[in-house]
Amino acid sequence: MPPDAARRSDRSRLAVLAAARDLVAEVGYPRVSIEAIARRAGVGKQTIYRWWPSKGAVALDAVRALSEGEGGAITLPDTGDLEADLKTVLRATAAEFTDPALSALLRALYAEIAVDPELATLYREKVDHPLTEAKLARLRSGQRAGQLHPDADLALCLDFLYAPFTQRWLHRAGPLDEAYADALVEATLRAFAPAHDVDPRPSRPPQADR
Amino acid sequence: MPPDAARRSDRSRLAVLAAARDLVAEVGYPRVSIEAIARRAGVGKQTIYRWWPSKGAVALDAVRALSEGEGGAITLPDTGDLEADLKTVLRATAAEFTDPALSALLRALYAEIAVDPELATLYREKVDHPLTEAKLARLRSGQRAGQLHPDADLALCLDFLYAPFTQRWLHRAGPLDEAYADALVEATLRAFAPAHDVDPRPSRPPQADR
DNA sequence: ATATCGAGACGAGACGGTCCGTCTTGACAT
DNA sequence: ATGTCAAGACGGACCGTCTCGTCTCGATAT
Repeated sequence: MPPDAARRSDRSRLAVLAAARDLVAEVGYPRVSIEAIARRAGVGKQTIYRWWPSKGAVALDAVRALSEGEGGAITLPDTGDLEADLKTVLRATAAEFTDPALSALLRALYAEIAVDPELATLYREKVDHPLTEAKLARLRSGQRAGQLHPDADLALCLDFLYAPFTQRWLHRAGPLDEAYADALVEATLRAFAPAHDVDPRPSRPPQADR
Repeated sequence: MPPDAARRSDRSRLAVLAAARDLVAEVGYPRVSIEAIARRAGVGKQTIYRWWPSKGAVALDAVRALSEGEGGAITLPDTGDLEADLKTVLRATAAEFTDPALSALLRALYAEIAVDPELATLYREKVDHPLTEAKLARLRSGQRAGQLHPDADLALCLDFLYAPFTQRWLHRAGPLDEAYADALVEATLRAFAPAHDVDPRPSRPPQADR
């Protein structure tokens, strides 16, 4: 007996997501209780338990609400220069990861996902998959333009672009600056370059090794 | 007034880590309470609170206890064939990520790390850094053998090898099989290959040159 | 050498608080 | 009439702190 979604109060829904967003930013996700969200939102506890299965699910929706001003389908910039476009997008991602409200929520979401398989599935379907499709589209466009090898594994290419970036941010292993973004894009394109695009190594990042 | 480490009961320490390991495997990390760990370990609650600042810190030590049969310094295989060695190591990592007890603990640890900066620092120092050093050493050896570009950014190279692997596992985005491990190694080596080791696509084992 | 003693970690668990997830109530909307 | 809503009561679990009495030490006194 699922609740009747048609009669759902949008007012309460938004109040819950906003309260969750603010509380997570203020006291940190682990110290946010569902009771506190309800209090802050001016909402009955049951209203939260009726519509969300877990605190993590609320976090997921709060993330979606924050990063979804776009409304319709997501489209990445396509100026014809794949390398430049990817650097632009990666820098934008860095900015999102740096935004306090969004980043606190995203950290919480990744934490719950690591430990909650059902939430992970929800995340993949509702957040990751649409984004991945948009990114893949841009890579395919670059591939058609001869900027990637015709046989390149584009999914793997995406992993190379985003996984190191996300991990560095999650582990706080280093700054998400333009140097790192650029190095990531350049090395990835090197790995998936078309056959005879032989241009030797450009510069090496400053602190390479000791 | 930190407690006197010299008088610490090793018996209790090990019992706590074992109890944590077992409980996490049995009921899942979020449902493991410190009280339950103490009960299972036959240990006073205070003994846990005395030596660990949080449940996540216990998880970190439990992971260390599990993956630290090695004792001394970590060394990666070095047969002279970098590509083969990296595939070997990545497959071993996949096996660790598949082991039920270790993987449940590791998921918990990554979840806490995402949200707890202090624990993240501890993780980087005690777990990640030593491992990274060992991996870097192997890459340097390959670099000296001419299997990597002399100016290659080895830290970035490591990110390429491991971050996509870890993320795929964390997000349950796909199987951690040999095909993925091999593709990861091949594409990474392509990105950091020495200058004129042309012959792009279908990767071929590097010929030992010297 | 042996006995005494104090410090501190130990197992056990009491304690007040918080939060969990469920359930009940009465108001309100459709 | 039905179902969501805000509000909050409810028993139970767990939190983190604390107080017990026991035990193992090393230092000192005999």
